[in-house]
Amino acid sequence: MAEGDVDSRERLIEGTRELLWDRGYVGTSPTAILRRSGVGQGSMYHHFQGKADLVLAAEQRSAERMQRQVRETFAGAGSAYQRIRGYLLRERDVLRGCSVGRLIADPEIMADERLREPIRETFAVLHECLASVVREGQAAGEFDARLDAERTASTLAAVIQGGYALARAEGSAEPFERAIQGALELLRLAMPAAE
Amino acid sequence: MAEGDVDSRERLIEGTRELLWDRGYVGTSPTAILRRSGVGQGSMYHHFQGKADLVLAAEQRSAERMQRQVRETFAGAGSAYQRIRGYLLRERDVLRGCSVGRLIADPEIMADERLREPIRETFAVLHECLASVVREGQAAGEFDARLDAERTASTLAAVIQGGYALARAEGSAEPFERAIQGALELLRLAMPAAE
DNA sequence: GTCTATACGGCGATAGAC
DNA sequence: GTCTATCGCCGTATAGAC
Repeated sequence: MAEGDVDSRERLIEGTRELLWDRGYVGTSPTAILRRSGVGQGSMYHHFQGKADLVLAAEQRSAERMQRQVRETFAGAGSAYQRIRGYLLRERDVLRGCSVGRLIADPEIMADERLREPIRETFAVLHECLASVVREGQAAGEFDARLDAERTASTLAAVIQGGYALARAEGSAEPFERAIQGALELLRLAMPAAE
Repeated sequence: MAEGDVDSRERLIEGTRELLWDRGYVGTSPTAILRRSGVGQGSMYHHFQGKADLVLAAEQRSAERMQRQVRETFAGAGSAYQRIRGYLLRERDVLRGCSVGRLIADPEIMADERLREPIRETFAVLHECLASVVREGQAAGEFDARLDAERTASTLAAVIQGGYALARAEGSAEPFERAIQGALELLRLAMPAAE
């Protein structure tokens, strides 16, 4: 690849990423991508085979970024509860929602195995990180041993994704914050030593 | 209105409802609506001003239906926990998701105050029902008094909406079931008498 | 009320010059 | 590598007959 390549390719991917995040697959047109990326049509069809191909690259970029963020958060220091709390309270653009989660509403993405894969993988990573930290917390006597780590992990991941939905429905970040705080309260009540 | 009216209008609304549910606003075209409803273009523009108008009617139908279901569930008999459990475990087409929640991903709907209103209202009703039943449960000594009912309600609503997302990401209902079961486990651990 | 015909714009892609 | 020109199709809406 020569010099100019990287710039155009890169800008196309980032532009697509943004548009997908806000408008999903069907709502994102090649024309809009070109406008936002500031490149011409020729560039796009040189670097990518078509819309689906470019979207896949953009998805992989979002997936990669979210997976890195997740792993970093859970690899950090602190008790199990502190790490969970850290992830739940991480700074977020609540009304915009999750750049990866947004995509699973789209039927065109759901219908294509390849386009669904980065999303599936990302949530698998999140689930594994959450389940691990819950198990650690149980081993350390921090969480009630009766909790099922897999289930708790799914609950926590769902609270985040669902929190975005509630926030958008109300046009305010408050429902999201309430959902997160509520989950943390429930979790604290499942900590035997915490009283 | 004369005889035939009701049928055409009705079929248009139901057809639109189904398509919105599966494909959202941008993914739903008038042409597709006509095909699914089995009525002609003339009918559609006779009964409705255009796409947005028809979509609004379909949204109101979905909203009304979900609100009724919610109120019925929470008006039923049983302890607070039992009613929450009943709602969370209600039969659902998990991979299809929520007919109302699906819409809040769509930027065109978010941008239009009128199109957003039925969604906002529906989640407000759900939230109020959930918060009420949590408060009742606390008054009855069923749930830990330290829980914040508003937060807990948001958490529970989020688990459902987010559960759909996780399920679709994995292409299986299991993550949804886990998330729901996990929420119920956490709730049970917040029941002092329940040991 | 419902139909068919028609309009205009934008989508997604291709062609071929430079 | 990137550009402009062009394509065929469909989305959304209107017109006007019946």
